[in-house]
Amino acid sequence: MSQKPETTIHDIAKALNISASTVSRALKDNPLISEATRYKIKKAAQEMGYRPNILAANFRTRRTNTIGVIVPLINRHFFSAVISGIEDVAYQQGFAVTISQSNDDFEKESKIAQTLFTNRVDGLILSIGMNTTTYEHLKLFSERNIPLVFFDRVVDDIEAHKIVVDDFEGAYIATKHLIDQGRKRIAMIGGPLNLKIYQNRQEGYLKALNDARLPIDESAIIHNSLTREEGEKAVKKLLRNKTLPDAIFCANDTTALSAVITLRGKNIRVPEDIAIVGFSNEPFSEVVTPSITTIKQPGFEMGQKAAELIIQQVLVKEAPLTFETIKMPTELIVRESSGIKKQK
Amino acid sequence: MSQKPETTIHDIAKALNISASTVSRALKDNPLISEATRYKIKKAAQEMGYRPNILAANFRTRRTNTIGVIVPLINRHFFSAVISGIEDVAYQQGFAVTISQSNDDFEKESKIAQTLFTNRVDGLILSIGMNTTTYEHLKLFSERNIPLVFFDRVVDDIEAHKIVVDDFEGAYIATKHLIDQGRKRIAMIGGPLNLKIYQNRQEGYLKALNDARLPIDESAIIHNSLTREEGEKAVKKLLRNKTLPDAIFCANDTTALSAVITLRGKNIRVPEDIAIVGFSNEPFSEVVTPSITTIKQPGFEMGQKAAELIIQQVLVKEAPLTFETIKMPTELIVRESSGIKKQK
DNA sequence: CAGTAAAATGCAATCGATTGCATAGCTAAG
DNA sequence: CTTAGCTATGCAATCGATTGCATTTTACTG
Repeated sequence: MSQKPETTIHDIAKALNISASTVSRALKDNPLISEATRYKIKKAAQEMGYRPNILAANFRTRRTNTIGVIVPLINRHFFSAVISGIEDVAYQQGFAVTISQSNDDFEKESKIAQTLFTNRVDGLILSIGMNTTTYEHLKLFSERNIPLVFFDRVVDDIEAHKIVVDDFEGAYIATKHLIDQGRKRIAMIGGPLNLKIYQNRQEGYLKALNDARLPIDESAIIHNSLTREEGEKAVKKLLRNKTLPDAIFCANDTTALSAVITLRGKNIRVPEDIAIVGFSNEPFSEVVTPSITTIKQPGFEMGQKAAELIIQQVLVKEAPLTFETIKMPTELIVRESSGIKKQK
Repeated sequence: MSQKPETTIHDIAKALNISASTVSRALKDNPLISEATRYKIKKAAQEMGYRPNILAANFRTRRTNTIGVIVPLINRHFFSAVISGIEDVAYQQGFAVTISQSNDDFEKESKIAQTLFTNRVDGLILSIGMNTTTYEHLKLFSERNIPLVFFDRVVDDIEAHKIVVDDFEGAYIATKHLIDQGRKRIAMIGGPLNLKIYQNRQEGYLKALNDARLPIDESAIIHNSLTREEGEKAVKKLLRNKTLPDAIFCANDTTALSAVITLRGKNIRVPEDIAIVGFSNEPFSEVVTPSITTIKQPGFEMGQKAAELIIQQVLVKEAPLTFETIKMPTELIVRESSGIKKQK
């Protein structure tokens, strides 16, 4: 309960009979200060239990050494891997990280952006929500020159560094894998096309079909918000088509899981009757029966990269001349759900 | 690129020919200010694009309106549910939330605590790591009267509000459920006993056995860190015992999953030969085959409660006279992994 | 209308670190 | 022994909002 009064640089200055500016400089290893006094000051600071008042420093320097992160859901393995990557780099560089989740809700995303802005984060790393189609809330940042880095779900219209996985390629190899397994009627359950990543996944899918000279059946392509419920609806809809698919490429693992469970409920065998491929390598896809073939995304590395880019911008204080879009490689993980087709 | 100069309360004051203090008070709805001037001031602030400089306010008030949260892993459904609950309440009350994960690493936990302390969070909500046995890093907070709220993995020796689930009861009903299914040799895979929650779960387990007058077999009780790998080892060890268990109570779902998979690999039927019950209701336990019976913990509500308690303390600025330990109810979710025993 | 209480506003110090500029002390060249 | 030229240190303003106390204005009573 005893509130010890905090030691300030002025206390140290007084104790050593020098000026506060010298103390401040010494503690920050400013080369102007001689080795001797620096040592003296650091020792005194130590002894007096000095702790810098970050609030004062932040105020004075107009910086918070904090990076804001907005993700749709921290509860997704991919996103939490990215967050870990961000933290990894940020902590090493002395930055704190504030994480918030938008729950794919545009209102909440806006509010969070507001809050982070008001709290003066030095930079913002984000992956936009499924329903985000306007970007007013991000103008706050660009207007004030606060660096922005997008990852995964990026925005084309805003100039910023972007870190994405090669969704096109991922979808392509996933679909090609199904084709290689002898599948001919490959359906797709994709995400909303306002998000670039889902556009790219769709294009990868279409390209693979084209390259294999397989016909494209518009009725076998469904777009929704990729939840468990929507996934179930989509699968049921596909099953009502006149020609049944013999494989489904799902734009995320949640939907793939939905498909596996829904088909199981209908006694349709996976992969014998219908093969399934997902996207993202969520942990559950490994343990469900049948385990789900999927595309692995290097989340941790993406987070690291994002943190590096944003910190670089924060430190330079200048908008970079050119903005990069970094494409990270994907990897196909083959599991049970995409085995060879069998005739009944 | 244009860096508009920020409007300050002094600018507003000058524009309206009044004093900055009045402006400050008006903007904070201080009742000392008359309705008329308050309106005038707010209007001017709006028009001039005034945005409060939180850094200055924080500095002056020595508060950050930020709550720190440390969890072992954000990637666990339970923890991310808690976080969502915390955010829910905190945002409504105008607090920001800074989330960090310790990865169950004591060093990292310490460092994070340091960082949060240095960054002057107004309060700290945390669930300690598996290997945390000393609490020096938390003294920082108690010494300075910074409120602390523990949840789930709490520390007995520190006085603070604590939010836990009724682990004893949860384990009791889980074990009793197995007994009700006709199981007689119920093994347990528990967590490290330096954590109260695992003590309690063990006690619930033991009590249930006792109440049913079942013998307790020390060799059928294993403690480890509850990871996938450790779980596998533990199960294999149990299988080497002279008398095989006919059920395993696992202190978390990860271990239960491990058990299901390991047993499957050995062609031991779940639940026919060995029944499994987990703890926490992780999403995967619903989708794995067989789906896992488990204990549901009200994570979101726990988070809400934790946020309420911490904010209350932050606002009151006084250590409460008594500290509560709030026990949240658990719920048994019966799934396939704990069905009736069958003879071969 | 004086007088006093209450309401509204202003003054000015303050929080603690940072930093541009000034200056003291010292070295070494002339 | 000067003095230019460093190096090391100090001065003092500054960042913008908050707040205890003083002061002015308003409202009301007798």
